[in-house]
Amino acid sequence: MASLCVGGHENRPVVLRSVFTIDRILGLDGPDQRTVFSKLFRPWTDSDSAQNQNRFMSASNDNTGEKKVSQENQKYSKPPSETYRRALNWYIGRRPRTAFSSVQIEILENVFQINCYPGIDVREQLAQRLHIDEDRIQIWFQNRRAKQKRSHRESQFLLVKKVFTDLQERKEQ
Amino acid sequence: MASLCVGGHENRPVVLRSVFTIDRILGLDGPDQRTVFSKLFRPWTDSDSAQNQNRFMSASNDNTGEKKVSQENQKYSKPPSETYRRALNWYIGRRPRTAFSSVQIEILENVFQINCYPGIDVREQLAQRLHIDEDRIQIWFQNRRAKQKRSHRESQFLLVKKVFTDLQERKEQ
DNA sequence: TTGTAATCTAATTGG
DNA sequence: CCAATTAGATTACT
Repeated sequence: MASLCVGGHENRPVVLRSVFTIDRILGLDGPDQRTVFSKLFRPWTDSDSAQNQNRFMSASNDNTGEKKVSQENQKYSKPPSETYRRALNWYIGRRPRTAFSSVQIEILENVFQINCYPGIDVREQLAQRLHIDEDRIQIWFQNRRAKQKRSHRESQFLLVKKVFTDLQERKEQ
Repeated sequence: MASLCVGGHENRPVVLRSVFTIDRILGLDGPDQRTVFSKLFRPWTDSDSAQNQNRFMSASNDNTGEKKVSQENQKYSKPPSETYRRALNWYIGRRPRTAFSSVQIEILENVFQINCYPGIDVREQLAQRLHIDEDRIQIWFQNRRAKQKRSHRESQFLLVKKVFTDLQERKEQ
């Protein structure tokens, strides 16, 4: 048992570098320790404050002492401090996933068809109507736009690919 | 072209305000004719692969509604019928399950011990080394982290339970 | 049946 | 706001 991810809280893990084939895990020994961060605002962690009436599940948002993960080993492409922040985030907690009802989704979708960049006023109205925080609605639209964009990109790709293969087939004949 | 977002780029869709109120949309019961074909990117379904039984789908791959509903229903009612599930699965198309070799798994596990959040570079290297798509590697780590979390949660639960029963036993004596 | 690869999407973070 | 990513929940395959 026990969280294999815990590399070691204090200092860099005493890794047996020669053992792991992947070329010592890519020279990840950037010990770049970073310091602590400002406190994050997470009202849903302390006290209840659950104004998410439609959160049927969220079986357990435990965050109970989720460990600090292998922080020093990240060697991320860009942000050095990200892992620490993430580790910290696990302690502090993450907003429990909201589960929208199908009715709510339907309405959101309908609005999305008409305007996928609803202003604050529309969002506020929706929030009131659907009993969802305006925050969540904004996030929903954000994610929805991302989804749409993704789909569009992918269909474009398929189209190009199809044209290409069609051409190739014609050649073979 | 293609963009379904009406009134998008201006921050304020001024003109539409009066026409498309939320009430209006709520009562929107028309044919709805939504044109968001959810083009999921499934390159393994087209092409002349052996398992292209899912060739006919083309239209209405819109699972966004269906899926959500079924998820909700499961909380309160019996799971959808087997036939329904099968039918759904038939045309949804899903990447064939990848089977990793034991060697691949071993290496992945080793890396996971050291860093369970490998950045893009590490993943890319792994992909190259193990001859697996980087995508699959990312998914693997995702699932691996979920597994770890799950097991941690379970052990915590058992611990609490044990303490509880111990207390109870002591009382009974 | 179990374990886990795959999927979908809400939430987070940084830019 | 977007882009990339993670977590959480679930589906489905071996």
